[in-house]
Amino acid sequence: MSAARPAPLTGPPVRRTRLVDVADATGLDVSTVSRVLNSDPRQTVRAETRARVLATAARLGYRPNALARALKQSRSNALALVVPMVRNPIWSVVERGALDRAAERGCAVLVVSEPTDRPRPPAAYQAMVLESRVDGLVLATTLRPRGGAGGDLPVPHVYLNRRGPRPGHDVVMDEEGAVGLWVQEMGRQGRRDLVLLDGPQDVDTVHRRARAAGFAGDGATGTRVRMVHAPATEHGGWTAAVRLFSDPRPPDGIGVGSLPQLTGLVAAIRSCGIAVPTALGLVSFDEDASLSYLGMPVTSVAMPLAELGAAGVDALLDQVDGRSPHDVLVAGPMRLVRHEPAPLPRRGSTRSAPP
Amino acid sequence: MSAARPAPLTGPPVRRTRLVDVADATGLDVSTVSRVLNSDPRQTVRAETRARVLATAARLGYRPNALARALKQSRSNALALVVPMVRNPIWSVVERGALDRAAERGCAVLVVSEPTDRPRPPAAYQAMVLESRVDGLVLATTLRPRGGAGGDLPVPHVYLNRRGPRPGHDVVMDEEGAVGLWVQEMGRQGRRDLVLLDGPQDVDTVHRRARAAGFAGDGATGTRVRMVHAPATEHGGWTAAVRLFSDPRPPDGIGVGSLPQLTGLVAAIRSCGIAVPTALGLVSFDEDASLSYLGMPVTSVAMPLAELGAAGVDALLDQVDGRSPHDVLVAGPMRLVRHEPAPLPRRGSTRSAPP
DNA sequence: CTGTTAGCGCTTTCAT
DNA sequence: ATGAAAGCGCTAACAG
Repeated sequence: MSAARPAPLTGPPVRRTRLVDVADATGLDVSTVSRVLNSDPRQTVRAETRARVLATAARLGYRPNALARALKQSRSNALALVVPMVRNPIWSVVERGALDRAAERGCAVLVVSEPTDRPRPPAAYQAMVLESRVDGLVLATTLRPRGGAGGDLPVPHVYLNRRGPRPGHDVVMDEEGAVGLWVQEMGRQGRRDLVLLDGPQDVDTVHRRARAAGFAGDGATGTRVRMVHAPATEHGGWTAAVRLFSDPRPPDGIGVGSLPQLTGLVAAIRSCGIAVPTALGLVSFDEDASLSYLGMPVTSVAMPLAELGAAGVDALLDQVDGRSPHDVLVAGPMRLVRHEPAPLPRRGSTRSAPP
Repeated sequence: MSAARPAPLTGPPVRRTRLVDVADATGLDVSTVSRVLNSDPRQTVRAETRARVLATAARLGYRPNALARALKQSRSNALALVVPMVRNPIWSVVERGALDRAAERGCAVLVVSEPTDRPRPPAAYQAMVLESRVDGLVLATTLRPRGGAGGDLPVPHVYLNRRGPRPGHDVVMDEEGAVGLWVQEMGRQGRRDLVLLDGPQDVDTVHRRARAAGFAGDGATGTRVRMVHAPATEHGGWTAAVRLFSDPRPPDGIGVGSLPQLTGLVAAIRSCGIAVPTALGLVSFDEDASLSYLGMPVTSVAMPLAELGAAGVDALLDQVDGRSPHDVLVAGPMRLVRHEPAPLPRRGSTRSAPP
């Protein structure tokens, strides 16, 4: 494992430069140095002094001690992002949106992954605020709250991609609009017998999509929408799909709530020999690059996931800054993305990809 | 968005209970309370006093201020985990292993996602330590370091799943062993013409697997192993595979370094009409539940990912505690997992799944 | 314009 | 067995 690599060379642990070190080196007082470094709005500092401080700080590689600053200011400039530990890759997009926005706003992020097999009540995370580790919570746990009682967090927080026990703290996307886009697309393709295959009812996004699906049927066009709930896993999707296809009257259009379910569904479609898109139209509510490699055309409703994460951070920091909490609907951009299977280059071999 | 939900009820921001509050409530001094709450090893506290403090602290819902404690002790009990922001779901397993172990050891984790499109040198993260936000760094960025120069971090750190510029800070898995398992499995199936399809050469794990593959050829059995590098994406896997299959002598066994590449490869296999497992054996170096739903049998080498994350945290905390750095090889458990396509229940419909 | 001063909440000698 | 006091590194009045 070594060979050409240089020797271990373990230097002494780094000596942190403090404000007082910069003060001593410049012959000024710490308060003056602090003023300069924080670019105090009412700058009453001589340009020459200013320059000297800046130069010295740079030379000594001074970095302010975030702990001391936070302690003094009663503000940690950090926030906790609680995300469910699921395999669905969409969360990484949300996370990225949140992390980027937080970084823009000078805020560190503590990511807390909640194991889905042992979910904890939101109140369990409020300790992080009480311990001053973070200024507030972005709660992206999936479960809908049981009752309204006990659910009030006395610390700054927002619920991300789900609604909390009371309004005023919800940052969600337009799931109803997404369902609308799906139904509309299916109608455009002349499909009338739709199924929305999604996760368990107690996941808030599912709940909202199911509700929208309930209203989406249309007597005039003869469109009907059935709801099928299954675990948000490959196996859940597979099982539900197999059952659907053994139905006397299988759907001619399916919307799928999560990528793992879609994987299972696609496997079932292949096993059952269903023709896509001839006999069945497929729409995923998660957009992902892998959709072009399923061997059959799939359309996705691309949701504004990164924007959701960013909006969550913004809404939370608003509360931390003392503004009163408010619900946020992350509306756009939301659009249909068509994924055709990649075509073989030039002369294909044995047989070509499905249309 | 409201309907049946209760009113907003925004309580006043929580008033944090401080040590002095507990002291006042008990009539004791803060130092005494501190001793009790930290269960000072040389307990010189009366049992009655002890009980009273504990009761009062519990009643007031006292939570120690992590900032103040960290400032005093010059130790934040937090660490940063720098992970590449890739879509490969294996990282979430590593992350979970790390988070769980850190929680066990009373340590908060700041997750920093590094965008792969703009990688930063490890030194960029050392600021988090210099600012006392964290005690050390777990660096899981994928790129191999350029030169040995400049790569020395004067702060506690480990490289996770990759080697750093010098030995002594590496926590890696047995990639050579994994390649060995693959070759061995292929041999058992009577396959002799193998290809290892993996990511770019400058990813350290890829580098090590490629090296192992180079030694894996065997004149005695007539086994040869070719190396194919491609971007670690669906498209990368697809393109490389299409090229392989148009070869006069395509391989009869393929190992794939990442899940996205496997997705592309499987699409190509289907498009080109290659028979699996008859004409081709497939092994993935990432284990995932979705492998059972590809419509063809795939074997995976299940790597000890959670253990890797945990070992990274342990190795880092060792350094933080002043022990001298050392390389860690996370050996096991590592095993082959066979994934057969799920069978249709009872009477299958039109046609059944591929063998 | 710059320095003095008083803490933020906690731990940790050192006294008593 | 408990209390007093110093101080971690920084910011923010208030003086000068």
